[in-house]
Amino acid sequence: MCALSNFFEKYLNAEPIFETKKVLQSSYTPEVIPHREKQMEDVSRILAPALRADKPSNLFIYGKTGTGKTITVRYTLQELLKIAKKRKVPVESIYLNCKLKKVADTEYRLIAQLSRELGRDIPATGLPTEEVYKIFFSELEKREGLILLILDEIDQLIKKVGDELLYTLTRINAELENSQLSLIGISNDTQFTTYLDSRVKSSLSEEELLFPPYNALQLQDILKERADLAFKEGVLDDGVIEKCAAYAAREHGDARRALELLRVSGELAERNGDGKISIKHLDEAENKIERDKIYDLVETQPKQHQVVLYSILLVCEKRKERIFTGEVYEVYKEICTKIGLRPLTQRRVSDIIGEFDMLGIIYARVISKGRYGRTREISPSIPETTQPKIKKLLTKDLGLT
DNA sequence: CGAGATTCATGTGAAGTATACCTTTAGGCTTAA
DNA sequence: AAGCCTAAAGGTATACTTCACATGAATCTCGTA
Repeated sequence: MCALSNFFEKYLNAEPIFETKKVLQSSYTPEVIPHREKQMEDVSRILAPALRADKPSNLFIYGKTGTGKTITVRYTLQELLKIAKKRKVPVESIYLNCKLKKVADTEYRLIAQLSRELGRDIPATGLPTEEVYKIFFSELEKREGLILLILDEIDQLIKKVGDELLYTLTRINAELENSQLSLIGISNDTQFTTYLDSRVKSSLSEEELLFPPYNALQLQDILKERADLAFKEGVLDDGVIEKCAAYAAREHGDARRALELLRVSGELAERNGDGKISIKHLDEAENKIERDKIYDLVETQPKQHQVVLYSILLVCEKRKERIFTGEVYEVYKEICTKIGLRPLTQRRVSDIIGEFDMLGIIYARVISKGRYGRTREISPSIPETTQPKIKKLLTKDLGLT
């Protein structure tokens, strides 16, 4: 028997760990959402007028990542739509995550995407934004009912394009005759509304809800709830859930992270044919998640950005100390010529470095070195251990020797 | 010695350019009457 | 004459470049104690 079929045999013989894995995936909407009863009640109270074909107040929701904002809204909405359908009340909803690059990170792209959700084909470029607004508008009008527009991670978008966009959206209602639009904004940044123009602020947050972080005990409940469904019986070692919850609680009570941790631990245990999930797997999973996230991010970056990042890593390795834009740019130019890429200007590279900072791959801060000018002080915020691997990945991706 | 002035290296904003793509329109060709 | 296709014209969004000015503390300068 060859090694490969041996492997498959072994895989099949190993005890499967998962019962239904999708329960742990982030797209899953559970039947019960523990410790969010209050918030669900609030959301439904605010949205309830929709069932009488009245326009609910605009709603603004804050809370750190993984505090159940998205899921609560989605669940409540799902229920509301069910009833609306039964009673034949014309209510529709559009959900859009504004963080997705190339989908909703400019005004044009946002409106275009929304129109697409309503079933119109909009080209990626070429149309006047005004025109796209008109299309969106006419689609809305065609609905002759209520539309609930959920904009997730709205802070990301507004930071980029400014708050006029929101003003326009809130004012659309005044123009609509047959339909009505309610906005539900979801933001991870609790400070977000302070950036907003007061007019926008008052019309967007007619109602506000704050989602507090989960504490360790609550996280445990959530994890147990899902683990029961997801795993076969008895595959979880004692203390795994507790440890998992503790990990996540340390990081501002991020439930999404906790669930991911549990899922990946399971996958690791299964792959190793261990048959049981132990604390050892948890640690492994934590590393793996972090790594995968960065890998993904780096891999999907445009070539120019990759070169910039590579240069940063290179310079950083050579000089352990503080590194500056100038040095990075020099190295960047060198690499560009080496791989036959036309280098971007320093102006642009400066912006790219800023983008990386936003993404959290690096840490960059503008400092003044007095007589010696003014620059950004850059350091990677990738764990030491994964840095070489990222470098290798980039080397390969860029076709460097 | 200390208050201003100077200086450096790059941040940053505004305006311009290249590219890729869109719609409209006018002309040219085909077709059918 | 009507219908259909094509290519040019005129327009837009986005990523990038160019230009010009802004920054801010270390360092320099120079008047004064």
